Amino acid sequence: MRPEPDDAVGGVLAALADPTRRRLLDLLAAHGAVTATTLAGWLPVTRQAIVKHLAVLEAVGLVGGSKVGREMRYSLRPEGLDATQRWMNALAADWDRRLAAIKRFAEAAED
Amino acid sequence: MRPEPDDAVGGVLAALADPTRRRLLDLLAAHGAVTATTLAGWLPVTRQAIVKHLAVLEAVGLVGGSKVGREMRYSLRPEGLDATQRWMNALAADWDRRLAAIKRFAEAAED
DNA sequence: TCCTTGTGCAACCGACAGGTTGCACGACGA
DNA sequence: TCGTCGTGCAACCTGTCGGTTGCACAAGGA
Repeated sequence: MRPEPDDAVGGVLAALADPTRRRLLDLLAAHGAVTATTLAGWLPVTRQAIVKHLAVLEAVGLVGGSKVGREMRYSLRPEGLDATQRWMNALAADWDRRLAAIKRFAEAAED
Repeated sequence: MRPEPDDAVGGVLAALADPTRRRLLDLLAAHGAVTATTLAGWLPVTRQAIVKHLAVLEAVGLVGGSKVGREMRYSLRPEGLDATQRWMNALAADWDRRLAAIKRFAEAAED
Protein backbone atom coordinates (compact mmCIF):
# COMPACT_ATOMS: atom_id res chain seq x y z
CA MET A 1 0.00 0.00 0.00
CA ARG A 2 1.40 3.36 -0.95
CA PRO A 3 -0.70 6.06 0.73
CA GLU A 4 0.23 9.41 -0.80
CA PRO A 5 1.88 11.77 1.67
CA ASP A 6 -1.19 13.99 1.99
CA ASP A 7 -3.48 11.06 2.70
CA ALA A 8 -3.62 10.78 6.46
CA VAL A 9 -7.03 9.12 6.61
CA GLY A 10 -6.03 6.30 4.30
CA GLY A 11 -3.03 5.58 6.45
CA VAL A 12 -5.08 5.39 9.61
CA LEU A 13 -7.63 3.13 7.94
CA ALA A 14 -4.89 0.83 6.67
CA ALA A 15 -3.34 0.76 10.13
CA LEU A 16 -6.70 0.01 11.71
CA ALA A 17 -7.44 -2.73 9.20
CA ASP A 18 -5.13 -5.22 10.88
CA PRO A 19 -6.66 -7.15 13.80
CA THR A 20 -3.36 -7.51 15.65
CA ARG A 21 -2.91 -3.76 15.46
CA ARG A 22 -6.39 -3.22 16.85
CA ARG A 23 -5.63 -5.55 19.75
CA LEU A 24 -2.45 -3.61 20.35
CA LEU A 25 -4.44 -0.40 20.59
CA ASP A 26 -6.85 -2.05 23.00
CA LEU A 27 -3.98 -3.16 25.21
CA LEU A 28 -2.47 0.30 25.15
CA ALA A 29 -5.82 1.81 26.03
CA ALA A 30 -6.08 -0.58 28.98
CA HIS A 31 -2.55 -0.31 30.33
CA GLY A 32 -1.28 3.11 29.34
CA ALA A 33 2.44 3.46 28.58
CA VAL A 34 3.97 0.06 28.07
CA THR A 35 6.98 -1.54 26.37
CA ALA A 36 6.99 -3.66 23.23
CA THR A 37 8.43 -6.62 25.13
CA THR A 38 5.56 -6.47 27.61
CA LEU A 39 3.01 -6.32 24.79
CA ALA A 40 4.67 -9.33 23.18
CA GLY A 41 3.94 -11.23 26.38
CA TRP A 42 0.22 -10.60 25.94
CA LEU A 43 -0.04 -11.48 22.26
CA PRO A 44 0.88 -14.68 20.43
CA VAL A 45 3.53 -12.99 18.29
CA THR A 46 7.18 -12.06 18.55
CA ARG A 47 8.40 -8.80 20.00
CA GLN A 48 9.72 -7.91 16.55
CA ALA A 49 6.29 -8.24 15.05
CA ILE A 50 4.94 -5.98 17.79
CA VAL A 51 7.65 -3.43 17.10
CA LYS A 52 6.78 -3.39 13.41
CA HIS A 53 3.10 -2.89 14.17
CA LEU A 54 3.89 -0.12 16.62
CA ALA A 55 6.03 1.49 13.94
CA VAL A 56 3.12 1.70 11.49
CA LEU A 57 0.80 2.89 14.24
CA GLU A 58 3.34 5.54 15.16
CA ALA A 59 3.77 6.54 11.51
CA VAL A 60 0.09 7.44 11.26
CA GLY A 61 0.03 9.14 14.64
CA LEU A 62 -2.08 6.66 16.56
CA VAL A 63 0.60 5.90 19.16
CA GLY A 64 3.76 7.55 20.37
CA GLY A 65 6.86 6.24 22.07
CA SER A 66 9.10 7.80 24.69
CA LYS A 67 12.36 6.42 25.95
CA VAL A 68 12.63 5.76 29.67
CA GLY A 69 16.11 4.58 30.56
CA ARG A 70 16.90 1.81 28.14
CA GLU A 71 13.33 0.88 27.44
CA MET A 72 10.80 2.32 25.01
CA ARG A 73 7.32 3.01 26.36
CA TYR A 74 4.48 3.24 23.85
CA SER A 75 1.20 4.96 24.52
CA LEU A 76 -1.95 6.08 22.72
CA ARG A 77 -2.18 9.35 20.87
CA PRO A 78 -5.93 9.87 20.57
CA GLU A 79 -5.71 12.93 18.34
CA GLY A 80 -4.51 10.59 15.61
CA LEU A 81 -8.01 9.20 15.34
CA ASP A 82 -9.75 12.55 15.08
CA ALA A 83 -9.28 13.23 11.39
CA THR A 84 -10.34 9.74 10.37
CA GLN A 85 -13.30 9.83 12.71
CA ARG A 86 -14.45 13.12 11.21
CA TRP A 87 -13.84 11.78 7.69
CA MET A 88 -15.99 8.75 8.33
CA ASN A 89 -18.82 10.73 9.86
CA ALA A 90 -18.72 13.12 6.91
CA LEU A 91 -18.72 10.17 4.52
CA ALA A 92 -21.78 8.65 6.14
CA ALA A 93 -23.59 11.97 6.11
CA ASP A 94 -22.64 12.50 2.48
CA TRP A 95 -23.91 9.08 1.47
CA ASP A 96 -27.20 9.63 3.19
CA ARG A 97 -27.55 12.99 1.50
CA ARG A 98 -26.77 11.64 -1.97
CA LEU A 99 -28.90 8.57 -1.54
CA ALA A 100 -31.81 10.72 -0.49
CA ALA A 101 -31.29 12.91 -3.54
CA ILE A 102 -31.16 9.94 -5.86
CA LYS A 103 -34.25 8.45 -4.34
CA ARG A 104 -36.12 11.70 -4.76
CA PHE A 105 -34.92 11.92 -8.35
CA ALA A 106 -36.02 8.36 -9.08
CA GLU A 107 -39.44 9.05 -7.64
CA ALA A 108 -39.84 12.19 -9.71
CA ALA A 109 -38.75 10.75 -13.06
CA GLU A 110 -40.24 7.30 -13.12
CA ASP A 111 -37.95 5.72 -15.69
CA MET B 1 -7.30 -11.16 5.72
CA ARG B 2 -9.58 -13.55 7.48
CA PRO B 3 -12.22 -11.51 9.30
CA GLU B 4 -13.96 -13.79 11.75
CA PRO B 5 -17.68 -14.04 11.09
CA ASP B 6 -18.56 -11.78 14.01
CA ASP B 7 -16.07 -9.12 12.97
CA ALA B 8 -17.95 -6.81 10.65
CA VAL B 9 -16.02 -3.69 11.60
CA GLY B 10 -12.66 -5.19 10.72
CA GLY B 11 -13.94 -6.14 7.31
CA VAL B 12 -15.23 -2.67 6.59
CA LEU B 13 -11.96 -1.11 7.74
CA ALA B 14 -9.98 -3.46 5.55
CA ALA B 15 -12.26 -2.67 2.62
CA LEU B 16 -11.92 1.05 3.24
CA ALA B 17 -8.15 0.81 3.55
CA ASP B 18 -7.66 0.53 -0.20
CA PRO B 19 -7.52 3.86 -2.07
CA THR B 20 -9.00 2.42 -5.28
CA ARG B 21 -11.92 1.09 -3.29
CA ARG B 22 -12.47 4.51 -1.73
CA ARG B 23 -12.47 6.12 -5.17
CA LEU B 24 -14.97 3.52 -6.26
CA LEU B 25 -17.25 4.48 -3.40
CA ASP B 26 -16.88 8.14 -4.30
CA LEU B 27 -17.87 7.41 -7.88
CA LEU B 28 -20.85 5.38 -6.75
CA ALA B 29 -21.89 8.18 -4.43
CA ALA B 30 -21.69 10.62 -7.32
CA HIS B 31 -23.40 8.56 -10.02
CA GLY B 32 -25.75 6.20 -8.24
CA ALA B 33 -26.29 2.77 -9.77
CA VAL B 34 -23.64 2.07 -12.35
CA THR B 35 -21.99 -0.89 -14.06
CA ALA B 36 -18.48 -2.24 -13.51
CA THR B 37 -17.57 -1.56 -17.11
CA THR B 38 -18.56 2.06 -16.75
CA LEU B 39 -16.53 2.40 -13.57
CA ALA B 40 -13.55 0.88 -15.34
CA GLY B 41 -13.78 3.73 -17.84
CA TRP B 42 -13.28 6.24 -15.03
CA LEU B 43 -10.39 4.55 -13.26
CA PRO B 44 -6.98 3.50 -14.59
CA VAL B 45 -7.58 -0.20 -13.95
CA THR B 46 -9.18 -3.11 -15.73
CA ARG B 47 -12.83 -3.99 -15.41
CA GLN B 48 -11.77 -7.21 -13.73
CA ALA B 49 -9.94 -5.31 -11.02
CA ILE B 50 -13.06 -3.22 -10.50
CA VAL B 51 -15.20 -6.32 -10.25
CA LYS B 52 -12.91 -7.77 -7.59
CA HIS B 53 -13.00 -4.56 -5.58
CA LEU B 54 -16.77 -4.41 -5.85
CA ALA B 55 -16.89 -8.00 -4.65
CA VAL B 56 -15.06 -7.18 -1.42
CA LEU B 57 -17.16 -4.04 -0.94
CA GLU B 58 -20.26 -6.12 -1.44
CA ALA B 59 -19.01 -8.79 0.96
CA VAL B 60 -18.82 -6.25 3.79
CA GLY B 61 -22.14 -4.65 2.86
CA LEU B 62 -20.89 -1.32 1.58
CA VAL B 63 -22.34 -1.77 -1.91
CA GLY B 64 -24.97 -3.92 -3.52
CA GLY B 65 -25.57 -5.08 -7.06
CA SER B 66 -28.75 -5.71 -8.98
CA LYS B 67 -29.04 -7.25 -12.40
CA VAL B 68 -30.75 -5.18 -15.07
CA GLY B 69 -31.04 -7.08 -18.28
CA ARG B 70 -27.59 -8.48 -18.98
CA GLU B 71 -25.76 -5.87 -17.01
CA MET B 72 -24.97 -5.59 -13.31
CA ARG B 73 -25.61 -2.25 -11.64
CA TYR B 74 -23.76 -1.51 -8.42
CA SER B 75 -24.86 1.07 -5.88
CA LEU B 76 -24.07 2.25 -2.37
CA ARG B 77 -25.50 0.62 0.70
CA PRO B 78 -25.00 3.28 3.36
CA GLU B 79 -26.14 1.13 6.27
CA GLY B 80 -22.93 -0.83 5.81
CA LEU B 81 -20.99 2.06 7.21
CA ASP B 82 -23.11 2.51 10.30
CA ALA B 83 -21.58 -0.13 12.55
CA THR B 84 -18.03 0.92 11.74
CA GLN B 85 -18.88 4.55 12.18
CA ARG B 86 -20.35 3.84 15.61
CA TRP B 87 -17.37 1.67 16.50
CA MET B 88 -14.93 4.40 15.64
CA ASN B 89 -16.81 7.06 17.57
CA ALA B 90 -16.97 4.77 20.58
CA LEU B 91 -13.27 4.05 20.23
CA ALA B 92 -12.40 7.73 20.19
CA ALA B 93 -14.60 8.39 23.19
CA ASP B 94 -13.07 5.47 25.03
CA TRP B 95 -9.55 6.66 24.34
CA ASP B 96 -10.34 10.15 25.56
CA ARG B 97 -11.88 8.71 28.69
CA ARG B 98 -8.91 6.47 29.45
CA LEU B 99 -6.38 9.12 28.63
CA ALA B 100 -8.10 11.57 30.91
CA ALA B 101 -8.04 8.98 33.70
CA ILE B 102 -4.36 8.30 33.18
CA LYS B 103 -3.56 11.98 33.11
CA ARG B 104 -5.45 12.53 36.34
CA PHE B 105 -3.58 9.61 37.87
CA ALA B 106 -0.24 11.00 36.73
CA GLU B 107 -1.05 14.40 38.19
CA ALA B 108 -1.99 12.86 41.51
CA ALA B 109 1.13 10.68 41.83
CA GLU B 110 3.88 13.00 40.62
CA ASP B 111 6.65 10.54 39.72
C1' DT C 1 33.94 -4.57 36.59
C1' DC C 2 31.32 -8.11 34.11
C1' DC C 3 27.12 -10.27 33.16
C1' DT C 4 22.44 -9.81 32.19
C1' DT C 5 18.55 -8.12 29.85
C1' DG C 6 16.08 -5.40 26.60
C1' DT C 7 16.37 -2.79 22.23
C1' DG C 8 17.18 -1.95 17.35
C1' DC C 9 18.53 -3.51 12.77
C1' DA C 10 18.63 -6.57 8.77
C1' DA C 11 17.76 -10.62 6.19
C1' DC C 12 14.68 -13.88 5.07
C1' DC C 13 10.17 -16.42 4.18
C1' DG C 14 5.31 -17.68 3.05
C1' DA C 15 0.93 -15.98 2.03
C1' DC C 16 -2.13 -13.12 0.02
C1' DA C 17 -3.92 -8.84 -2.29
C1' DG C 18 -4.17 -6.07 -6.37
C1' DG C 19 -3.85 -6.43 -10.98
C1' DT C 20 -3.68 -8.48 -15.73
C1' DT C 21 -4.92 -11.55 -19.68
C1' DG C 22 -7.71 -14.90 -21.96
C1' DC C 23 -11.82 -17.24 -22.70
C1' DA C 24 -16.56 -19.07 -22.53
C1' DC C 25 -21.27 -17.94 -22.05
C1' DG C 26 -25.63 -15.41 -22.16
C1' DA C 27 -28.51 -11.63 -23.58
C1' DC C 28 -29.83 -8.11 -26.88
C1' DG C 29 -30.39 -5.91 -31.69
C1' DA C 30 -30.53 -6.34 -36.74
C1' DT D 1 -31.23 -16.36 -36.83
C1' DC D 2 -26.56 -14.66 -36.21
C1' DG D 3 -23.20 -11.42 -34.72
C1' DT D 4 -22.05 -8.39 -31.04
C1' DC D 5 -21.29 -6.69 -26.66
C1' DG D 6 -20.94 -7.20 -21.74
C1' DT D 7 -20.45 -10.36 -17.95
C1' DG D 8 -18.34 -14.03 -15.13
C1' DC D 9 -14.72 -17.35 -14.25
C1' DA D 10 -9.98 -19.01 -13.87
C1' DA D 11 -5.08 -18.86 -14.24
C1' DC D 12 -1.27 -16.30 -13.56
C1' DC D 13 2.18 -12.66 -12.02
C1' DT D 14 4.31 -9.49 -8.73
C1' DG D 15 4.78 -6.67 -4.72
C1' DT D 16 4.08 -6.09 -0.20
C1' DC D 17 2.60 -7.41 4.51
C1' DG D 18 2.78 -9.99 8.71
C1' DG D 19 5.88 -12.74 10.84
C1' DT D 20 10.31 -15.08 12.27
C1' DT D 21 15.27 -15.68 13.35
C1' DG D 22 19.81 -13.99 14.36
C1' DC D 23 22.85 -10.67 15.91
C1' DA D 24 25.13 -6.46 17.66
C1' DC D 25 24.87 -3.00 21.05
C1' DA D 26 23.65 -0.10 25.02
C1' DA D 27 22.09 0.30 29.75
C1' DG D 28 21.53 -1.53 34.64
C1' DG D 29 22.49 -4.43 38.53
C1' DA D 30 25.56 -7.47 41.41
